[in-house]
Amino acid sequence: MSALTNAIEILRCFSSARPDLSFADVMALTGKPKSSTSRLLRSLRDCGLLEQDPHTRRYRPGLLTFELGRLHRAHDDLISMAERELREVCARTGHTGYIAVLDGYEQVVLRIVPGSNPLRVVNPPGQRTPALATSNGRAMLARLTDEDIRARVPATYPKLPRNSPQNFKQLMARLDEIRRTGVSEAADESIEGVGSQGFALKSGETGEMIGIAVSYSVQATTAAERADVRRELAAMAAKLRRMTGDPLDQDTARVQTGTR
Amino acid sequence: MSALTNAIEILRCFSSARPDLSFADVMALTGKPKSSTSRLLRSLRDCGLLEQDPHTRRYRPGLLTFELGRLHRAHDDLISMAERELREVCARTGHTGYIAVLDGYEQVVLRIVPGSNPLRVVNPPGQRTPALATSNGRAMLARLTDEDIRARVPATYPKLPRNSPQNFKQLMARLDEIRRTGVSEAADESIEGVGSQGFALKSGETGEMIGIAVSYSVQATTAAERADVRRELAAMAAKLRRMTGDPLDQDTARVQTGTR
DNA sequence: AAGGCAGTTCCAAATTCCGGAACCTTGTCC
DNA sequence: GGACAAGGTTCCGGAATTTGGAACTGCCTT
Repeated sequence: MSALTNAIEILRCFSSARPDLSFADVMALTGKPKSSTSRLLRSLRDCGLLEQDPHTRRYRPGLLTFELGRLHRAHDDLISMAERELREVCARTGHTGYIAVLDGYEQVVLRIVPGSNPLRVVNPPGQRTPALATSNGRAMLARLTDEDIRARVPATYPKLPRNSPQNFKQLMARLDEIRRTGVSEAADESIEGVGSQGFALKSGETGEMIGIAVSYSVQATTAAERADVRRELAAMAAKLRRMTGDPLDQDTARVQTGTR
Repeated sequence: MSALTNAIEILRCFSSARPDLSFADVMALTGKPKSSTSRLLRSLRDCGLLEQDPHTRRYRPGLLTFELGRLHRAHDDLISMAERELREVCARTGHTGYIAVLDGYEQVVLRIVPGSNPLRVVNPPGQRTPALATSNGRAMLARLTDEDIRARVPATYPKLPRNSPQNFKQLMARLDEIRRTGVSEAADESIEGVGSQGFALKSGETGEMIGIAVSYSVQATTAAERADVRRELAAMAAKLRRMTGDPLDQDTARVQTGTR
């Protein structure tokens, strides 16, 4: 096992759950003897990969990781990062993927990932739709405060497709459901026979939010397939949220009663 | 020279000016033989510290640096406290705020608070600049001992913008002025037409130091506005120093003649 | 076909790393 | 104050990794 491998093993001990570690923590987590841990921690600290709190003596990722991390992100902004993940999911499931942003009470499609299944693409990039009537649109709305939502929805509630929420109360009920379950689903709304599932992704850095959805024909898919999509989306959401530092928990905590 | 040292040497080749590097770039920058470079790059890639673009084959900082970078001082009291205050000042004045730390004779931007005034942000987080040429950088240096400063500044004094101190003596004169007046100001240094005012904040608990600055367009602000910024900053500094137990007086008391 | 570019693999010598044990430091308890 | 424990560092010989020159492999270009 090389010195670099050991160094990485230490670095990988840090996580959002454990953003800083004591000497003893590192020893316990890596299972290495004291002398090795001591030497390695010192090296990592000296080279800037770790920092040590002068008071508590605990270690945390260093300035160098911060600088390098910023450079990594430069190549991978929120949208292209999400698009890459979405492509994989669409390739696996055969369905069509969407990435959109919120603008007022509408959403605008930014990217589309055509699936292999024969389903005509009806929402090209630039397409504007009421966010109230799509899975990812509602997922984005669900992350706003109730106050903010009220301000966005027009005074006279818009006329929406049959299966969409028909008034403000119905809308809030659906958003609460999304907040509770973390799942946003749509079927037979904007387009007859088309369903979708989506979620909202927010960058911890810039605060920008995008909505990601996978869309399919309701008739041509089985319940099992749709459950599979749900699993795929959940995994993608988890991965992307880790990558972008999505501040998911702080968002709605104070506003809603349920915990999410 | 240890394997880790060599690895770090490679990682330090990356910067905002050079966010990705080819094999040849790394070889040229480190001066190491081909075989060593090849082995090391592969190790770094395999462990996640670097990524390789599958198409161009160029290297860039990897996902691991991104994840660790997010953890860097993620819940640092000093910084988040300062950021909160800075946000208020920036909201009131409309100017852009920066929080940075000192690393050698350079500073690294940690946080930025965009102002409402139209001034393009040219120093994103992670940006590295000579601390000698910024208001908050010099404010931080001013709180070190003369001995420490001398050790940090390179033997051959770096070439700095026109309005920055051009040699060690000029630098010390400016630092003494900061120590005397408690005010650090910059104008037309790193960026033409941009001025800033800053101060250094030190935690009495951990001893860590950060530099806080407010930046504005020199042309688009009046002297009165800048005086207002000075008052805002003085108030913020006083408040933060009380909150963090900044041991301001002990710092330089022994070193300098004036009391501040 | 030859040549240059980009990078990998091989190998023996040399350096570094590993980990047990002894040794410091600091804070704590009686 | 003295003893003790926890937390951490230093030492050292044997073991393992690293090193860099040279040869090798693809892959373009001329």
